[in-house]
Amino acid sequence: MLDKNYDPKEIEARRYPEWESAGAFRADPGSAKPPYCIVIPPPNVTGSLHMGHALDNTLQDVLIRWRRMKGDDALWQPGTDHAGIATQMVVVRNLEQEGIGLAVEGAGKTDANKKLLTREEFLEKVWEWKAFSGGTITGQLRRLGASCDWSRERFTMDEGLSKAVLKVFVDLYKAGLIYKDLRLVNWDPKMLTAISDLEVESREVKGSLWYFKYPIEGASDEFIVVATTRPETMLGDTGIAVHPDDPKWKHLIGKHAVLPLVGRRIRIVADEYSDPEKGSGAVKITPAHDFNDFEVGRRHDLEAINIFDKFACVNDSAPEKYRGLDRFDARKKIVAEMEELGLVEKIEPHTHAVPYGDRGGVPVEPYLTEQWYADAKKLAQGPIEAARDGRVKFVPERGRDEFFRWMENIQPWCVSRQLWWGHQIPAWYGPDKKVFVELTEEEANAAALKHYGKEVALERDPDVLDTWFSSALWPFSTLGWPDKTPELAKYYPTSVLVTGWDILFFWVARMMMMGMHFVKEVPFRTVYLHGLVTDEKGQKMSKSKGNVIDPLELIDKYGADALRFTMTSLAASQAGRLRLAPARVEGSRNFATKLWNATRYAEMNGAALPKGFDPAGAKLTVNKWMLGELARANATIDRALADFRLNEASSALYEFIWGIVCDWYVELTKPILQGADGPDKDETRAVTAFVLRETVKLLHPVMPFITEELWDKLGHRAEHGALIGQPWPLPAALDPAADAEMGWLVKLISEIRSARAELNVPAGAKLKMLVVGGDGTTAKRLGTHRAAIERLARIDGIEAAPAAPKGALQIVVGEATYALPVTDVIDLKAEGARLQKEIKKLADEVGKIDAKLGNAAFVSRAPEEVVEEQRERRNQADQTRARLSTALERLGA
RNA sequence: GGGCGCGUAGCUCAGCGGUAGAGCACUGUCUUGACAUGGCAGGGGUCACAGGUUCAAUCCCUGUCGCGCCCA
Repeated sequence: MLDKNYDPKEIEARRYPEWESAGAFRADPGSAKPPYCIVIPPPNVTGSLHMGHALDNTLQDVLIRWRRMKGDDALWQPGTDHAGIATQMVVVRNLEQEGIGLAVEGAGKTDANKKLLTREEFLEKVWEWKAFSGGTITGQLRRLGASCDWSRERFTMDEGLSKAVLKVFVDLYKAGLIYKDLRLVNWDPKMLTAISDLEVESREVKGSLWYFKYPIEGASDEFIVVATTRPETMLGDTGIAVHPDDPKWKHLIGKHAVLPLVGRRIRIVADEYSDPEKGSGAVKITPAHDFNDFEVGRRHDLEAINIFDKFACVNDSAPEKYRGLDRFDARKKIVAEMEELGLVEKIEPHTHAVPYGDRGGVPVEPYLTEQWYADAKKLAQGPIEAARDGRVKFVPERGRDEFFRWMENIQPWCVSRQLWWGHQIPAWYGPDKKVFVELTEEEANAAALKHYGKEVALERDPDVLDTWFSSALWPFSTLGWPDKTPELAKYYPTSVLVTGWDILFFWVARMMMMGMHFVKEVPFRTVYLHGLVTDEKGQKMSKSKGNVIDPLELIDKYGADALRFTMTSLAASQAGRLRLAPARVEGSRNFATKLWNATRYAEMNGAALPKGFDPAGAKLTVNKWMLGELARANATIDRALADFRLNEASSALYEFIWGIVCDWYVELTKPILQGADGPDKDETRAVTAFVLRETVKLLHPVMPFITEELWDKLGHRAEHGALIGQPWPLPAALDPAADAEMGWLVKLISEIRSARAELNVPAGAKLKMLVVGGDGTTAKRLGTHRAAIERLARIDGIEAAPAAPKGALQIVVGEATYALPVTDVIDLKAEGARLQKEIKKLADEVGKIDAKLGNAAFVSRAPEEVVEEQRERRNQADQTRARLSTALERLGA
């Protein structure tokens, strides 16, 4: 006998290891089953599970478990990401607590006695950290119920994947698709590395717009006014741009200004980049520290003077008094000095977007350095075509437009990072800086020998690759590429990629590039994109806001199934954010309890499946109807999952299990199960058991734990093995006659209940029911369902009568009127009002439909079925209205 | 500035050409031999606003206003 309450904790802890050790998550490339593969978006190896993971992985697991049951050879490829910058940051922070730093340039500046780690020593520490915390996230995914094939777990820095990374780099280099270039990058002065455009987030900052007067050369009292949000960059100004048609400044084009504080002579150029409407209309040009200025500078051959070092402190290119100042201190000093010189025209408050490094959290500095770039434009061509011709689909479809928008305007991808943790770039430099890009040091040496004609000492490039570089290979590197493995042959292209909108560009786009280039095929057939989980107010969850909801806490409190069900229900939202109200998780937990208790009820009533039971042979209407509803639910759920409408699947499950099985089927069949033994009871016990058995299958992808447990408790495990490996139920045929009859029954019972409640008839009072005007079909139905009606509507005795007695409660269903005489006098006024309300509602409906049908355009233009349906509805409503009117008259009689 | 999404019950959200729905909250009632993490019944909505298309618009189109995201 089942306990009264479902205890997720105990069951989850037991079931998961059972599945895993039985190999239930294992894919089998040797099997003849069709492949279905999802590669997990690899979480940071040292991270922990947050709500976004809970959502993303629930959706993946629902799909994987469903396809596994549908008969596919399902592979959910798991693994973790080394997360270069994020992990390095964490380890550095940990080391700082112990007073240890990194032996990088400038590290001893503040504390000469600080212990400094070499690159090798530091990497050892990172690997230690990985070993220590690396199992956290995968353990948490297990708690969620994720059915990944853990026997195939990979890590972006394991041997095989590192091999793939090197090969990709070398091949792309040799194909001219990776190159070294000197250009502006987004420099993070805190992390001391270049970062890609995508790692920059702009924040609205309240700052100022300074209007500086630059004297015109040879005209002591003439000035050109430039407006800037970054006064400190003036140390690097090498020009001024004005719009060619700007009447205010046009006359100065070609002349020179003298840069205050520095004394440099700078040219005034005409360029459409400057907007006469903005600021002063003249723009100071700092090619080395602004992306737009860089372009302007290139157009007009202006010098790019780098005025900062890598810490964003002023360097030796600036006048001595500014050297060594931090960029913000330099700003203060420069503004103060300009003011002293009377060269500040005005200062306006100004809100503008400032680029911040998403990891370091400080403003990034456009910085002129040599970095490695991938030719994203060329690599994007294959993906663009694949998205255009439908080889890859997006759900929702607008993902495709977003994808194009990005891919068609793509910039060179800066792939080098000045970090230690990551894949070190396989490039070696000779004494003359000649670069040799090879898979190994030996090959580089060989190439150098060939080039120089003698052995020379090579120095390896210290930089590592952007983390997203290895992530971009994930769909094929995890399957064994560059080796020709059976996995690669069978599972690539993978079936679907499930991820958030936020990494469409970071990751999805780059996987497309690398997959198309190296495997000549899309990495996945469908990209299923979902929103960002926020708190219930729509605020992004963050530690600083203190509004973080921990999925593990929800699992502890309500169970993994409840969290999963909630996540699945949330998945639909077309909005970019999914607001999570914790009350929903509680509701999902209640749903689990409901199913648990329905099963408990079935068990108590001897529900069992006889050997060789054939549901098609059911004879009782209620059972035929129930089986039809099961088939309907199956079809709805199956269709919804196939179309990635996971929320529809979960609401169909909820409605079916709670609304149909528990609210109606169980209640309607109680008189049978609790009545005398016989064929009806046997059949109902069998159908109850059958429906529950199929139900746990349908629910399993969303709520795997409770369903596996119930499957076992219902006794199916002994015979068929674990639920996770069961085939998905085949849909059965519907029985329209049973449907109609049960529809009538449900309506009758509901109407009686409603009338009783409105008239305040005590819930315990049993009333006699007199049937007036029922035809043969109704009489037959009443006979069939007498016990159910008596029980559910609290009726004691059903009889035919020529007319309703005085002072009875009356309802109309179909062609019959049902009178319920109340022992005590009922409140005639209240009953009259109730009937009048019903009559009015129906009369209004009839009126509305009449107006429609009276409209010649409607009758002639609307489809015939629609018109017919309206007529039908009108007549039904009108007949019921007429009967209720009669009932109202009798009431007063 | 450009692009996109969202404004539906008190709250969180489905629905997206022809009867406005769910969960939570709320009201009344019921310890009925599965379940009070429950049953039964009920109240609550000019589907943001204004035009347009259509026989018919919450749904399609245009604009306005609010909110959010992405890209500059």
